[in-house]
Amino acid sequence: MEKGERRQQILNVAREVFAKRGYHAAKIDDIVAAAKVARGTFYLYFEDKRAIFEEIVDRAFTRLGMVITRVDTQDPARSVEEQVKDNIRRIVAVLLEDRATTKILLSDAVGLDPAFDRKLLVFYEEALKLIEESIREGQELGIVMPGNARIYAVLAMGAMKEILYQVVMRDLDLDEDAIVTGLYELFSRGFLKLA
Amino acid sequence: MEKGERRQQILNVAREVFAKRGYHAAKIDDIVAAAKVARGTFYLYFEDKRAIFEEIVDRAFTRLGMVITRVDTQDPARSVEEQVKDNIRRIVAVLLEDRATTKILLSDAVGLDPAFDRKLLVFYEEALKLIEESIREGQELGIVMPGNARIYAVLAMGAMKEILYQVVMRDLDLDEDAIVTGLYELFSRGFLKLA
DNA sequence: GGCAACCGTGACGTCACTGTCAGTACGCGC
DNA sequence: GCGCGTACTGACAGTGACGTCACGGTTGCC
Repeated sequence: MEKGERRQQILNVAREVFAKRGYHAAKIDDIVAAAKVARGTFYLYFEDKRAIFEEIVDRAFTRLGMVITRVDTQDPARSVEEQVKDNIRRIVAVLLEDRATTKILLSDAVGLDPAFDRKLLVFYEEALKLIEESIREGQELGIVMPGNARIYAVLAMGAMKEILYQVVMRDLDLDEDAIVTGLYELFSRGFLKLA
Repeated sequence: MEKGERRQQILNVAREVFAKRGYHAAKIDDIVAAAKVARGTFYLYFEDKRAIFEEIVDRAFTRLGMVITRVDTQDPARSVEEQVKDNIRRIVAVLLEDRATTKILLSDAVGLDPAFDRKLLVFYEEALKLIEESIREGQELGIVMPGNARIYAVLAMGAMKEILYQVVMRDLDLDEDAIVTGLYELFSRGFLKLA
């Protein structure tokens, strides 16, 4: 097998193994067994377990980062509502498309160790900044309620993370549209009719 | 030192050590060093690392479970709005009161291994059921928007988890009232003014 | 056929952490 | 001051996963 191909193959099976067992319970032996290669081969392509895990997470974050776009309130062609919905739709689609990786992001990568926690927080911080800025801009334009933009951003992200976490961990077969609709409804009108 | 006292002391320092280092990076030696006892002493009181960690998590879940109450839509003395707000307030208060434990719940206990994941999901399922039932009841009474109650419940819980996760992980000094208000606003009217 | 480049192998030494257990220290009743 | 119970100690052997490395097989070129 060619070099790049083998590397990709190991990466793919590692993703499955990590998703199935969790980071610590996944042994190098599990990965090489699943990939049908010898122990030594693994070390030809990756520094160690941590390195391959980081690569999986980094790739996932990169893919995710590419589908999150800034909301342009001036765009005459696309309403803000549509842009918000599209963002939600794209993020949900990417994460549901590859559930093994999503489980790794939302479960296995969490609380791994202080160094990895920092990595996660850096990514979430970038996402939060984007959301927060959009909210601030919207508040100035009067299309977003006044209130703590930072907190709104965190709550919105948390709602997204949790629904995807539940779907992936419980292996639910929730309709993608229902998820997107639910999120948009929550953001745009809440669910309580109380004051 | 008396038996119960020593046990509690080890439990307390273990909580700190787990919160600081994460489950796997926390070694028994770290715990006994922090508790200023010998290695053997630890094993007089706890089966192993897993057992003491589970006890910390179980206690936290029990405490949390005690502050979550059903919303009684018939209660003439307490409006639904007030009851919802009080629930949010109590949950936030309990989790911010002991940040080490909250970090353990929201970060270290996540993705530990499949067995522990199940334990977490069971607890969250109970909480979700309670929220979901309340939402359904509210929908029948017309005080909650129509829509997928299960999804609303998950989103609401996710928003709460995330804001507390961010506060604890980044050691933010966010105002407790701002958090409670933000959550209630999100639930009751969203933040977008769009359709 | 010989040789070189390449990819892959798996047995092996190492190491960090674990849980145990024979032994110490101390207090208390008699 | 002896005997006994209780709490604690820490050196030790066991374990399981890790990363290495000397070697084996295959392909293709001269």
